[in-house]
Amino acid sequence: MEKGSFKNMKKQNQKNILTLIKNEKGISRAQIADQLEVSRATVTNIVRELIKLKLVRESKMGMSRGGRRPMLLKLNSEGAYVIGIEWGIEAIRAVLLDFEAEIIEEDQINTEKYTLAEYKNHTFSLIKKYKDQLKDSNKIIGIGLGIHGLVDPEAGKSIFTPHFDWGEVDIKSILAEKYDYPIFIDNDVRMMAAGEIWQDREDFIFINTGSGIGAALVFKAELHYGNNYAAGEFGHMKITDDGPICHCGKKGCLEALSSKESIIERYHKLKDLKSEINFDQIMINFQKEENEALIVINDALKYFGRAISDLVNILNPEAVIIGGLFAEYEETLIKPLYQIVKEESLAQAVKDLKISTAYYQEFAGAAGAAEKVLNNFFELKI
Amino acid sequence: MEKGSFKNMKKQNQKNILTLIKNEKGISRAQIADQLEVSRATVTNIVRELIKLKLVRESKMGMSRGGRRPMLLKLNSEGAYVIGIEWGIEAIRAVLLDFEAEIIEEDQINTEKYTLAEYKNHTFSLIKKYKDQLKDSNKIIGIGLGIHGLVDPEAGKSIFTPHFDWGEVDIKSILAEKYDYPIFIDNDVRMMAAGEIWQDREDFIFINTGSGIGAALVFKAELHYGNNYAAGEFGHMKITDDGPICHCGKKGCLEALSSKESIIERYHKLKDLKSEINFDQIMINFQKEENEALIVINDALKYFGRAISDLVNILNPEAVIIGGLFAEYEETLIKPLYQIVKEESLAQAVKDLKISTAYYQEFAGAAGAAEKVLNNFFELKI
DNA sequence: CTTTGTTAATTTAATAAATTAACAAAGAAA
DNA sequence: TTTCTTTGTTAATTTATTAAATTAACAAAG
Repeated sequence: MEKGSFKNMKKQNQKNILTLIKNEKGISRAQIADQLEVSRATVTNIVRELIKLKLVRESKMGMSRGGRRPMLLKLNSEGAYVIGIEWGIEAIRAVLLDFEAEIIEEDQINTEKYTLAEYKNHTFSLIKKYKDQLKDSNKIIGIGLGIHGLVDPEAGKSIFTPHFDWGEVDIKSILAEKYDYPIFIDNDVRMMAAGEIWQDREDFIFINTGSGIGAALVFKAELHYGNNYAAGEFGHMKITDDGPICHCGKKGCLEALSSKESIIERYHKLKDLKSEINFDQIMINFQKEENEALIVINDALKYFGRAISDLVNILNPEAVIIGGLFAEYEETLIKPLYQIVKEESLAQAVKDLKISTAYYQEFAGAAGAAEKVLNNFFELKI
Repeated sequence: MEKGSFKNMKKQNQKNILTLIKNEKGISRAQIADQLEVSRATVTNIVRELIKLKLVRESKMGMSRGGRRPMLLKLNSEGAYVIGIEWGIEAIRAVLLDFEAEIIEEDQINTEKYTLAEYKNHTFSLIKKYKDQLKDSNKIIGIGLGIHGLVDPEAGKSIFTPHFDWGEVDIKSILAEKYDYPIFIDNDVRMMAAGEIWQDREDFIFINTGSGIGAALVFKAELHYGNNYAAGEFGHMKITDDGPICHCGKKGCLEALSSKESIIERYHKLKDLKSEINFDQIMINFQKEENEALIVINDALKYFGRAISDLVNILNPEAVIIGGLFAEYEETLIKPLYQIVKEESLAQAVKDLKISTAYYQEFAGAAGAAEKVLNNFFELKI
């Protein structure tokens, strides 16, 4: 419930203008005024300020339509930078983005001891590297960090991380002690979804696949957190009456049916293998139409599709975006998945549904974390 | 994406002030200014206008806290009226509410032929009755109408109604031809949810139980419609691998397991009854702990609970509000249901969950439809 | 090369609606 | 009684908008 004030009135127009310049790469002041239905004078004034802040620049003349040629405006990519970090299960990934969200630098550091100290120190050195790299480190407008598990983004705390035994960690304070930038902490999947919001998507469910299966819900270009920041626990929907026992203690969870490990485990058992096998090999066999691979993958897809159908029936999203492991097999996995969802969902809810893969791959978490900072900046929440 | 303008700035403050007066029944101008962090002058000016519009009135002096006694402001219940209508499967229900959402008049007309003409004519006569009853029919600020099935609320059209074979009906136009009020058409369950929004709830799932099982989703005090207005099709989640075939053609749908008809049918079969039996009699037998009633009701609850758990895991709502049939049995059905949901959901998502019954009962749809109009009025969308 | 008509961007003046400041009204406390 | 508080109003000021006028820059047509 925003209040009406001069500050907010102007903020709203600043936000609208900046967002429009971001979306239409190359737009004139006159077009902005027409599209936003504000006067040209207002646009002139606000754009002047944005240029002074180095967030916007005049790029080139546009084509004349019978009069003075328009000056096209763009974001000034060198006007600001953001750092995005993902504390993954086996690696820390980090990116440095410019103000147009182009990746300037990306790094991956594989972790070994899985201690908080290790993650902290690697993070500090990555941030140092990026700061040193920029001529002017004051241009960094924020740091975003994603981590799996339950996160309280308002407090900036990681509450519970299934794969680390750290307990509750106040990550925001750890970073805020050393750095004077705005800091955003959130669940990794939500960060990935924030990345898709940056790509101009407004209404979708992002599903990250792999060892865990998690979702993030986006309505009206905003993340839906739920009452305890626990929304999106997609992996623990009960999909079938029995099935293997999930690590959460219950039976029939999606995660126990369609996660990477559960697929590998089932395949291993089915073929009574002695040695280890990885997912990619199973997929190769699947494409060769090997019997066991067909069974295991098709079952995993069937249950996954059923779970997505439930989501589609309930939420009727514009799109479902798949990230992580399955996204690497667009042709072989995502296409058949789409058919399953089509068949299992109600006609009205699935009518215009799009199922696509994520914009980024391995660096989806890190880039998304950075774009979360950008999203907030563009909402002028910084 | 609202634009910044003087009009919008003022609108925002009008909205905030009106809403505050609605929520705190009896509040002074000074308190409003403090709470909303706007100046007293602004409050004075806007309140003056609201009083002139007869939407607000000065009620009585409050207690002094060491100075001049405050003048307490309230909504002027006689300043405006709304009409709410539900086109139910066996009856039309209608209410006339005053500006404080008190029910002034309520009516139920049982329908017989289930033709559009019948519903239209009854509706016209009900509206006529309410208009005649008011001294000044200009004070009616809108009409809301709820109907089951798929509705396009923006167009004001009923797209598909499982229980009537009317095809697509442009209900808004039917009413707009005769009446010059703002008209709101929506799905019945969403209207019920709008009623709960009026009761100051902001984040919940409303589930209507009975012949069908439908849900409406409310986040941040706003209804979530989905991409094709199809969000909330809760009744067709696949809850179990087999089970009876649903009228939608699929197996294992919640509606085929826990709806009124499916419960009665199963009980009927189980006891091999010759004559008809109604739900209330089954519930009497359930409380007598009759074996068949226990089986049938407990199974229905089990599946219903499982479906709610899936919703809770995914959406982590603040509350689940049950309306319709099950809500009539708070002690015997809702309490055990809560236990099931507690057990089946993830700890974090269910931690603070409240399961409660709807504020209104038979007139939930009609009252909600009226309150949808009020909600929109308070958002100054009229 | 000139004229005419358009479109783009800026400047200036008018206006809407907020805030601040000053004060009257009304009661509490000393 | 006198002084202090709190409420609510009015007048003056400030902010940021829009409308209108102006300048800049070009296309089209002759």
